[in-house]
Amino acid sequence: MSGDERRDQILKAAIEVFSHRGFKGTTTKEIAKASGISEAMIFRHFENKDALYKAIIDLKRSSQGKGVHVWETNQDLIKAIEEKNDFRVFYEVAISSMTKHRSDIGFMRLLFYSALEEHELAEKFFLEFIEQVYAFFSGYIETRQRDGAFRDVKPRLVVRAFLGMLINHSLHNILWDKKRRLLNVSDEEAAESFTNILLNGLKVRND
Amino acid sequence: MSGDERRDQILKAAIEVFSHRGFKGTTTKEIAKASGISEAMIFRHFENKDALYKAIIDLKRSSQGKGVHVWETNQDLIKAIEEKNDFRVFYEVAISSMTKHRSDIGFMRLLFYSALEEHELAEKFFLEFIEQVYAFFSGYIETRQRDGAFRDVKPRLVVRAFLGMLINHSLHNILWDKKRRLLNVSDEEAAESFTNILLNGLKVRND
DNA sequence: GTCTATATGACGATAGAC
DNA sequence: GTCTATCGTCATATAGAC
Repeated sequence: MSGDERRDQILKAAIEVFSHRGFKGTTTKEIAKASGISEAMIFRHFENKDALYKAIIDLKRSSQGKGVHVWETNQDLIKAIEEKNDFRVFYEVAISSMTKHRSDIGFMRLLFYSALEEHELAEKFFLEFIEQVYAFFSGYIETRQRDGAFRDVKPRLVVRAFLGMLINHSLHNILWDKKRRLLNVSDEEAAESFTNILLNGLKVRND
Repeated sequence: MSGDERRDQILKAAIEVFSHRGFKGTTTKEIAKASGISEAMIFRHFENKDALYKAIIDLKRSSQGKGVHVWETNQDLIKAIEEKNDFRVFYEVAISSMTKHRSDIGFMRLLFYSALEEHELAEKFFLEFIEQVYAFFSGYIETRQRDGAFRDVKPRLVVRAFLGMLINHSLHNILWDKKRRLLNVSDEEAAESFTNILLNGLKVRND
């Protein structure tokens, strides 16, 4: 196998192991086993364990680098923003977020670990990414507030509230309640409810 | 120092270290240093590292065992429930939750670690606790739905939405955004906004 | 109850053969 | 490019003196 192929293979296996055991909890032996090669091979491709970890972050950073955020690629969402279809805007963000979390559980776990372990690089990656989400989302909310369509609440507090619903839901599904004992609903149902709650609230009104 | 005193001292120091480095990342040497004693002393009080970790969970389980939930001790909340003062009910839960998270960051981190590390005991502890929160909260929501005051949404989805706002907010403050770069608000302001969003939503209506 | 010293094994990383 | 063998270090846990 060529150098680059092997490198990718190691990275892929490493994500899996790091995501389950954290940085310190992961041994190079385990990564070697998961990659189907000897331990020595890992140190031929990466200077040390830390460099391997950093390579994972770099890989993710470049593979989802600038210009590929949901609101730049999801056509339904772009259209919804233009049309100021509030339900559609929030619903699409919710579904995209849940789908992404579900399809990359390994990296999600790795990011959570990195936050706890206070791994500098991953922390930076996360803040950079989430800052862009806050900027995009609060921008839309401000626009709708100027339109007189949304109440006068601090936009970033609204973003925190909505993303909280989404992240918490994914955390339950990935981490805390994998068996869905507390609540068992489809992504679609959750996304729809969260959006309705955010936009219309819980109280019955005369409208 | 007596046996029990020393035991408590070790436990307290261990929470601190485990919460920052996780189970595997923590060395008994570190715990010994944080306790101001020799490593050997730890193994005189606890059979092994795992038993020490379990003792922490047991300590927390007994110190906040049945009968001391917010809705059983917070007089403002109890009164609000009786009076069906919705704003007050949600606001009190929000404030209590944030205050608790803020005052026990160490244990919050430890619980989060334990979920990632899939530590059986801590996982069970968390699910038991959160199940009671879901049961209490969805009960109140159902009552208000029967009153015709709340919309017809799955109560547990509402609980997930609201707790999501709270947990996510605490996670940012504890883990992801300690410098408050994304958003810097007081607990009171956050609790008020989250409650208003949940109850009234974001859209402007004629009322 | 407390310590120093140490046994035993695991872990990260390297050397060197093929 | 790949492996086996191994080195030095650190981690858990124990022995035994005071």
